[in-house]
Amino acid sequence: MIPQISDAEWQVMNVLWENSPLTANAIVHALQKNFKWKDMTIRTLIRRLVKKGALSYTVDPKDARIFYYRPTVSFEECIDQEKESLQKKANKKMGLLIASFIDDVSLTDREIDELSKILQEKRDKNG
Amino acid sequence: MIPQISDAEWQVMNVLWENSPLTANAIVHALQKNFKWKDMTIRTLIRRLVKKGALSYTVDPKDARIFYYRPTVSFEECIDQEKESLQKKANKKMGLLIASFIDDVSLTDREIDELSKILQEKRDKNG
DNA sequence: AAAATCCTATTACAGGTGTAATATATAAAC
DNA sequence: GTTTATATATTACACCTGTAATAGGATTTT
Repeated sequence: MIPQISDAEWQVMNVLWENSPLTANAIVHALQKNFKWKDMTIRTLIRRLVKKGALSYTVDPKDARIFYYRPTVSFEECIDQEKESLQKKANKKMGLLIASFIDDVSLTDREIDELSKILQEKRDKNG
Repeated sequence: MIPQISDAEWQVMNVLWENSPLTANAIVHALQKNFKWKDMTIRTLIRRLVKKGALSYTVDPKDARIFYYRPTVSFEECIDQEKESLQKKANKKMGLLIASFIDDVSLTDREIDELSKILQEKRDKNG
């Protein structure tokens, strides 16, 4: 089962999905570019993610104090959970929601084409 | 500022967005069709929503114990918050996320047309 | 008017979250 | 080897959430 990942924890996961394994220190540095979180705050988030089973780590053979962290769950799996949670909220109004998503986000031409294709396929399946 | 609405509280809001004002009793009945929540649980959710300012109520002139609840915030405003929260999580990968949404949800032909149109407009705007 | 009923308000309680400070253990530097 | 620096672990703490039970007050029923 995919563990439940909180808002703040997501930011830690994002760093590691981009690049892993990383030490706690590296994660802290990466996050402090975008967030004003104290060092200890970020290390707490990391530890909680390990406890939840969303991260694993290996110990540096040269220095047993240093851990290398990596995700045990994929971005896709996790975003899927969020999607389901949002679906429960939106109830029947998913069309409206998706429209608002598209409207709101900037997309490249390539992404737009990709989405159009998916819609086209969906229409074919409907019919 | 739109208040933060929890998962369970969303279900209460959904009932009232469909039909309001309603008494606590009516809300309870509506929700118990879909959820196995105790009466008292639902009333707690209602009270918390009032406290947060997401619901307001008026007292029945015939019976001061009965309150009529109604939303003070719209579905659109609230779903917008959720959208932003999800965007923060998805980081740069919104295209992927939207694709997965579309893929996953059942949409009517009408909705598909609507979305295609929005995409088309977006492409035009992209230049 | 006493009892039963039915609302809302108060209280409960554990687990999750945001946000750290402090303690402890180990490695590095003298 | 003793001090110093640094990593992880423990502890903190208030607020949010899910999930109710109980208390208190008004009303309807007997």
